Amino acid sequence: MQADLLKGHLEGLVLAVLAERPIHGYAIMESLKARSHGAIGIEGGTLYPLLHRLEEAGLVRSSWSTQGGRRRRTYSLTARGGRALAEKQGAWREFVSALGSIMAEPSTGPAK
Amino acid sequence: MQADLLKGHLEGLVLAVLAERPIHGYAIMESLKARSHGAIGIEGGTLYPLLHRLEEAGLVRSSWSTQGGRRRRTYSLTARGGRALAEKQGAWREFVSALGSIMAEPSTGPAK
DNA sequence: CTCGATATGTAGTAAATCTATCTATCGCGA
DNA sequence: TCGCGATAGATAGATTTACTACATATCGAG
Repeated sequence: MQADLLKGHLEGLVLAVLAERPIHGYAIMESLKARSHGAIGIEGGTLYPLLHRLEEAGLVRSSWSTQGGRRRRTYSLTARGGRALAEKQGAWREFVSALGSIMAEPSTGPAK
Repeated sequence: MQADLLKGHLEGLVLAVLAERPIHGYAIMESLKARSHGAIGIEGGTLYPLLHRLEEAGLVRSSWSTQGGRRRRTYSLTARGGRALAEKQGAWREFVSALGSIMAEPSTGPAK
């Protein structure tokens, strides 16, 4: 998956991953990559600012920990974040429904 | 559908509409709105610059006509545009597949 | 005759992702 | 032992793309 087809969708993806269990940023990237079979390959430069925005918006909460000199920031979903996720999932279904009927067809040319 | 969830997807939608038959810009907006049951409501300020980009890229071709003093610019898909559409449709399927498995679930909370 | 729909267009703004770069630790292989 | 890749987090600036607001012009309805 290239470019910014993700625009506006990434936030929901991150919330969905965090809804399962609290994990740290780097692990979110790996999780998205694994669960999409490599299709979603975001970089730190994309994810970390997004997580900061989510925290500022009160959708996630973070706590620092250190494991062998390596500092980790573990994020978890807040109640607000949970509600936001539910909305995003609803919006996702609408989105797929709206675009699917137009994009899904093989489009074998003019139906003249 | 609000905001820029469409980002990166609108180009494919327009190509898909034009693949059926050549129509003019305003009619493309109406077609997208009708086929999405009102979910896709783009404005002229979004569509016309996009059509110009598509034409510059050689994916569509346009011709002017006049009907009762009203000038219309009718767009049609080029061969390049047809190939681009096929790519976009493939990318769409990948996109839905990749995000669907993550976003589709009702997410009833941590599966602890 | 004015208003809304039709029809096309430009200018400037906003937001989100991208690339590039930086810091720092750890484990592994040469 | 030395360096490199993976892990882990972060910032800065560029780019893309949709948005709003505005401008023009014709036509039909009230």
